[in-house]
Amino acid sequence: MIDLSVLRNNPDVIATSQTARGNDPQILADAIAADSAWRSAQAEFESYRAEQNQFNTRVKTASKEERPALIEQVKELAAKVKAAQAAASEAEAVAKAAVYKIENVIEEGVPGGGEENFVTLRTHGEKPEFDFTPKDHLELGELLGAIDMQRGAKVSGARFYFLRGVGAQLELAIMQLALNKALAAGFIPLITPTLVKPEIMQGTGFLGEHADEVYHLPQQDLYLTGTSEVALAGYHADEILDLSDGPIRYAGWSTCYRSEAGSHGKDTRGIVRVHQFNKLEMFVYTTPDQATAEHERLVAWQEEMLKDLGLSYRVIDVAAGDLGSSAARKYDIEAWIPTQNTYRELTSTSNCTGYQARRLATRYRTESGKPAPAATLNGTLATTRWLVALLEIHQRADGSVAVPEALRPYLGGQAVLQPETAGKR
RNA sequence: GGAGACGUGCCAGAGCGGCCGAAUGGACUUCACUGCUAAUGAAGGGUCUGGGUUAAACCGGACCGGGGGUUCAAAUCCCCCCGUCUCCGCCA
Repeated sequence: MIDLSVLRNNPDVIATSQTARGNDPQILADAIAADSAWRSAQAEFESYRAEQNQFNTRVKTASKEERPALIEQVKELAAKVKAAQAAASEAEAVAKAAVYKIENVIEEGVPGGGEENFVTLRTHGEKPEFDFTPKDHLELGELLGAIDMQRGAKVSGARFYFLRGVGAQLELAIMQLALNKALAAGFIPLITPTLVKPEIMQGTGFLGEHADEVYHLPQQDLYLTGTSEVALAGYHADEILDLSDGPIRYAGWSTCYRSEAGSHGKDTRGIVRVHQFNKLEMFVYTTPDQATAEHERLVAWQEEMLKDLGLSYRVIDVAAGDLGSSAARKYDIEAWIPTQNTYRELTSTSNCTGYQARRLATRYRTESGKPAPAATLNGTLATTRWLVALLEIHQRADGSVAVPEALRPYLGGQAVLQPETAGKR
């Protein structure tokens, strides 16, 4: 949710941002109108209520004889209060709904335009030249006995898979490496619930435009989270945090569920786009003035991970039109996938400024002691998809895969993953 | 799954339908006292929000798990939901 005082006093700031995002100007106009209608309805209710409160003190101090007459008089006022209150809360609901449609004000410097208008901030690593025809991650995964899509489909359907043997080990290795990095940087590890209540899903903004990508259990009215960000953002809802010792950083591990509605036919091969995967997510609560610097730190930690795994990548500054509604700015890191001859997103980090925290009522105390909305940031530190880049880029002609040094301690020291004989699989 | 109890401010814990934004402890902040700490004494605090002011002062409204209802008036009465705890049963 955007800052209402900005909406009221400085709507131009919002208008500029909305334009950069390519959003309908009517959204802002509607919100302003609904907000002012709510405020006047609220003022009307409050003045009636004030009158009634005064009357009530007279009633309670009145003598037994006077009382019935006074009560008779105030009845009409009570009815007005009730009606005004109903009108005010109706107006509030309308205003809230209108205001929620406004997306976060983008940070200065965010490139304009849509998905294709991102700016590449930097690249790292070589695109490998193979003197053999490189195999894709699934072919490699099958040779290694690491990825089993057929049985995934048999058990759960399309876009499900089993990670087996070194595949399972490899995922856990990446997660552990990431977790250890996070711990070293002062993150608190958190294993989060993956089923959440509607109000949390709603509050974190995931039931907006992308509601159809979310799994829902109607019988229990619970939602399966597509990222631990949901639980991490809800974790401190309705709380006042102590940020005087610096940011509070969580490393949330969870399985993530995505229905991938609307992506039929895209990335159908392998584990690039699946319904279920694991992710270690960084989530930070900090003060608004620290948020931009923290965002840079998050992307730096992500880059460190990719470097450790020997991946080639580029860091992109996502264009305004391609930002999520909560993000003021977003950096994606995309790794080079040899067989696709392109970069694919492995991480994403967003600075949500006070947008998420405002709706979830997560605040901190400013130096003057006043509570103010905290800033929240999130970023990927490892996911199952990383296996795709890892397998492909470190493959060798015989189908074996070199293990980057940083991962070896988590794989019992193995330096090379060797193909299994077909019969065993 | 069955039975019951409870949810009040930072914490503990009172609360008769109006005198309750809420007793009393503790913690906290400030001041006093003491050579310092401790102890003691005094004072002060919540959150959201409208108006007002340069800023205050000041004047309103809302908030006692959440949502409805009864009433002139609800922390207090009624209903629903959520959560916690205890006992019994069952399962891992």
